[in-house]
Amino acid sequence: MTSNIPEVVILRLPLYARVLRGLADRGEDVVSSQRLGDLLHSTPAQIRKDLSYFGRFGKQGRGYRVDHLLRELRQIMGLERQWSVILVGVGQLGKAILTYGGFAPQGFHVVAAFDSDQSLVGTSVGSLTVQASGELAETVKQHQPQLAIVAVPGHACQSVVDMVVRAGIKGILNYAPHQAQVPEGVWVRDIDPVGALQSITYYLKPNGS
Amino acid sequence: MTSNIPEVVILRLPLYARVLRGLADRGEDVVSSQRLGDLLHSTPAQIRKDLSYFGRFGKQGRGYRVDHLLRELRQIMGLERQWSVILVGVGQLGKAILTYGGFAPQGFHVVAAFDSDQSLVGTSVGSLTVQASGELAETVKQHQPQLAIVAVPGHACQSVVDMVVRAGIKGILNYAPHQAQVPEGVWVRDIDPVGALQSITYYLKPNGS
DNA sequence: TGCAGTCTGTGAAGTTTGTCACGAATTAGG
DNA sequence: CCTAATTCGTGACAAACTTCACAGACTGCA
Ligand SMILES: NC(=O)c1ccc[n+]([C@@H]2O[C@H](COP(=O)([O-])OP(=O)(O)OC[C@H]3O[C@@H](n4cnc5c(N)ncnc54)[C@H](O)[C@@H]3O)[C@@H](O)[C@H]2O)c1
Ligand SMILES: NC(=O)c1ccc[n+]([C@@H]2O[C@H](COP(=O)([O-])OP(=O)(O)OC[C@H]3O[C@@H](n4cnc5c(N)ncnc54)[C@H](O)[C@@H]3O)[C@@H](O)[C@H]2O)c1
Repeated sequence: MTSNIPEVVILRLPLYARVLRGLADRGEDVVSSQRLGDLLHSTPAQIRKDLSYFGRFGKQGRGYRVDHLLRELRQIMGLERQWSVILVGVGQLGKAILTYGGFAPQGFHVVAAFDSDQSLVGTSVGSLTVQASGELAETVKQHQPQLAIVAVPGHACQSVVDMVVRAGIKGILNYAPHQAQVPEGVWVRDIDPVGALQSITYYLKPNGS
Repeated sequence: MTSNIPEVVILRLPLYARVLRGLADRGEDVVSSQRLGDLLHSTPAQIRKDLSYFGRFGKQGRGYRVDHLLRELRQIMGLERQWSVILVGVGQLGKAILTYGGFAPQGFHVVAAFDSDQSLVGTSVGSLTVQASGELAETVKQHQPQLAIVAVPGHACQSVVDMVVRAGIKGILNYAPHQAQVPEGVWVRDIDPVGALQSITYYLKPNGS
């Protein structure tokens, strides 16, 4: 079954979920597509259309029940279960990721961390002990994590990606400034702050917008 | 002049530039749209069309001169000049950003860092001394930075964004998990690793793809 | 020089994505 | 109960984006 739901829609779902979480925190029960659109810099029609790919979650004349819609979205994104994540590259950024409290509440648990630097191996960061890259395959076999976060320098990115893919990982969050090549069936998302800034400066140039 | 170049195209330019940089590093002189397409998980036609929005940079029968195209792209994105950046929020992530060596080579210079935590103010991180948030407006007036990186907790994001916008900043790179509201003419790009993972898990669910 | 092979730039065609607008469900208030 | 005001879900339409396909430019070789 090759889904015909546009990928752009899938990319918006986490945003919807995040805003709904905010509304829930502020104790709001019900939200209209109009209101959501305002909060998301989107349009009511866009939001209703996106949601309609997955079912009918709202009520005419009223809107969407915040907690209900949030639960549905989490279900759709596969977040009703816990996901195990490994981290490769425990440098500055890797350490920030390991101590970051934002993953666990969403069901993402970093279960192991790897680095090729022998002086880091064996040290503790957060609640984990850094392991040698060589142990990766074995550890993956044990824990069966589904996701990997790659935070190594650009030149090491491809070999690390190859390694985690060989170990059976199917989803990769890549912080390195390198466009990794992966086989069919493996999903990669890149985090690229420099690129993000560069796409802003285009518009800030005197004759930009 | 309201440009009619699609924003998706602008978002791809940094990617093109990054891959070209890689090719230049490996000493490659010329590259075809075919080859670029392979490296970028894109198509030759897409790349030629994208570039054609800005001019004619290639040569039939040969391809694009790597260094020439890279220079042109940097020119287009407004990277022929230096950009000054301020950072707000010097926590775990903020510190990683301050010591990160990836911004400067692309022309982005972090010129000041701010935090509301008095115990951080006055301490040194990298080559900067952390300043109190209250000094932000004054410092912006002096240095005239064009960009801000926001790395504060989600609940503080909107007020920080309001503050930097009031100070005259027109481009914001936001790491906080919050969809900030900004006035017309201000550009925001969000970095959202959790959202990126969530959009992967959609496809990894048993019935995902 | 001529010819086969390569590769760009670009209109036109095709596909995907976003917006519109309206029927139907729901609510609130007389 | 009836009416006015909301707001969803959705097919039809429009806009945006991607792919196609080919003329024309360039290379290398005999
Ligand atoms: N620091 C930031 O704010 C930041 C922001 C965005 C992107 N990045 C990117 O994230 C990556 C990491 O950045 P950083 O600042 O943490 O760099 P860093 O040099 O501090 O850390 C990199 C770590 O990766 C390890 N490593 C290198 N090769 C490896 C391999 N083959 N296997 C396992 N581990 C290996 C190194 O030993 C080191 O500990 C870089 O690609 C950088 O461009 C960093
Ligand atoms: N650490 C990560 O790997 C990571 C990854 C992605 C996103 N984030 C996000 O980045 C942000 C920062 O993360 P962190 O791990 O560095 O958190 P942190 O708590 O270590 O740092 C936050 C800093 O912001 C400061 N701050 C709070 N309110 C402020 C205000 N009004 N003005 C100025 N400074 C203020 C705090 O004093 C603190 O120093 C968070 O929103 C987090 O969700 C972090």
